[in-house]
Amino acid sequence: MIPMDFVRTDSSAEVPPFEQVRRQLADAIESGRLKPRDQLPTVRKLAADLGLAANTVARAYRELELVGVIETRGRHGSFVAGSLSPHKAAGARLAADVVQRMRDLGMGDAEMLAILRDAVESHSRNPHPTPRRS
Amino acid sequence: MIPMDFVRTDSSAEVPPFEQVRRQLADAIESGRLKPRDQLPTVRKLAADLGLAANTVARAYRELELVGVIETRGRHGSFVAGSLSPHKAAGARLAADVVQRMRDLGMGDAEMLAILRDAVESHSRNPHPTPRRS
DNA sequence: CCTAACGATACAATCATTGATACAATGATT
DNA sequence: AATCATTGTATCAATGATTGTATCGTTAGG
Repeated sequence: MIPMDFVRTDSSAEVPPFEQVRRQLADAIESGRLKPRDQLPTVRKLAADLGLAANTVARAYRELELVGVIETRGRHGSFVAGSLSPHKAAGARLAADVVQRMRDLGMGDAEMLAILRDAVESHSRNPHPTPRRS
Repeated sequence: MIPMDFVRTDSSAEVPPFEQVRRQLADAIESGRLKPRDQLPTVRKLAADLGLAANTVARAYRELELVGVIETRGRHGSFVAGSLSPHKAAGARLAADVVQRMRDLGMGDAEMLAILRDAVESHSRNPHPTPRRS
């Protein structure tokens, strides 16, 4: 989850808090500080961080979604809309590649996922267990 | 039968019980606490010992088997696998490789997993080499 | 007053996990 | 051979958690 350390609200300001949140998020997305597919914190979490009610953040989200700047995918949360950033696109290509090859090996989805998850886990446990990559 | 005295579940923990079991077994195997050809308790027995449903332990076993860490020999029970089958080993290499590269891109574990999961899903939706099941 | 915004609460939808039950497979036993 | 027992597996409803949303009373400013 991306820290929303750039979102601040000032209750004594001219514009109301929900508008402050909306604007700062919009700016962050516009400026690239937040990239497409990035996941936003839940309305409750961001609200808690800012000392606001969930409803206030929710309104900011809703307005952003109406404009199409963010997307809400039900249970899964809210995400920055748009196409993938080059960064993630590169990752996605790598991922698609390995999935293709594993599928060529005759693996099913569940098997792939299990192996991939295991790889991620063990890789983070010890930094270079299989560094042999010519 | 080897006593699974090192497996404990905490229903109030972050990760769900089946994942706790899976992880503890995986750790025990990786650390040598459990050795190849060691027989695991039946899903029902371990479940009873832990106060869980058989299904919960079964899920842990199933995921471990997908990765190739354990083997189930039908009627005889489940055993710690020796070396990975060439099939699984190939998959593991591919997986370790892609994880390495994605990590080189500066990705965190959570981001990797999300992208990989997405790749598996979207790949299975597309009309790529569909598993010929004639 | 009246309007806009807030905050607490309740809500509908969705999803993962669990646990009960039934099942297929397979080896043992009679 | 026939039967039984025991393995892991599949299915499915119930539960609980968590998402954004809607409602409603309260409050501050004009």
